[in-house]
Amino acid sequence: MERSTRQRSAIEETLSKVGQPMLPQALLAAAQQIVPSLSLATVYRNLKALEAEGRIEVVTLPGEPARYEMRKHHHHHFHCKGCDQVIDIDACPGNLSHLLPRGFVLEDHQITLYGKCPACR
Amino acid sequence: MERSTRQRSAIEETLSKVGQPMLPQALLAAAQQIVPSLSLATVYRNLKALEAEGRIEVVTLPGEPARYEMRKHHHHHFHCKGCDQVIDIDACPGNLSHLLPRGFVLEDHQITLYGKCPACR
DNA sequence: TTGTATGCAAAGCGTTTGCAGTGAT
DNA sequence: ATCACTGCAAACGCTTTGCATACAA
Repeated sequence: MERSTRQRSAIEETLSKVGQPMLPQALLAAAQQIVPSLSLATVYRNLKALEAEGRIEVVTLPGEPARYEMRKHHHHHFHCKGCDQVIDIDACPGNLSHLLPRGFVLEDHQITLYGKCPACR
Repeated sequence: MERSTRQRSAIEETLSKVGQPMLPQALLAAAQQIVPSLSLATVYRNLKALEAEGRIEVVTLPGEPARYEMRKHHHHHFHCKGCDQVIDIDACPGNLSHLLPRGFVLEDHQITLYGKCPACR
């Protein structure tokens, strides 16, 4: 990605505004309010490029397609089993390297919490 | 699943013997050494049934298809960035409910550690 | 003007499903 | 003898890709 296009701006702007992990389909629908001609293929191409640039992050939940969000500080996710929404969790238990057997090097970790959000309880 | 078939036994036996999260394709190949006629559709159907019965567990890694393993005690996973292997981690930081904002109910959690295994360092 | 990025449609890939036939009970 | 399970192939949903066109530089 070397050129700045209306499509790409719309995608980034939408991701920033929503501030939550989005499915490509939902991102398409939202960004089409800015650029109606936007296509799903372009969404995927830009997501891939933005990810390669490290500007966005992929959030993967078991049994669901990947979601995308703008990269922020280190954080984790909560997945509501009721409404299927994914919410950012700005907390972290800290260094987990003590969980690893000797000889393994920890470089990163990902935590997903599951349960019910206030609305779904 | 109400009947015990050669196919299902082969699938369970293979999963037990390997003791690591397996891809459906790899499971098919391995289980075909016991029942050569085994088909991929049957592998998927049995994985789904075994999961519904709680006898196996799904391990999902970003960008990769789901892997399956026999259910053991509660544990987590380490994913080596070098060889792409997934290793079970028999440790757990414990209760993480303090990470959640008020009003949320924690029901489960999943931790994936990333890094290098001894062989890949 | 140049060539990257887009839109469309077709192709890919992993997974699911309809259907007729097989085999466990 | 039943009818759940299997194998096959078609269908599915998400993602990627080929190609001609549009548009940023």
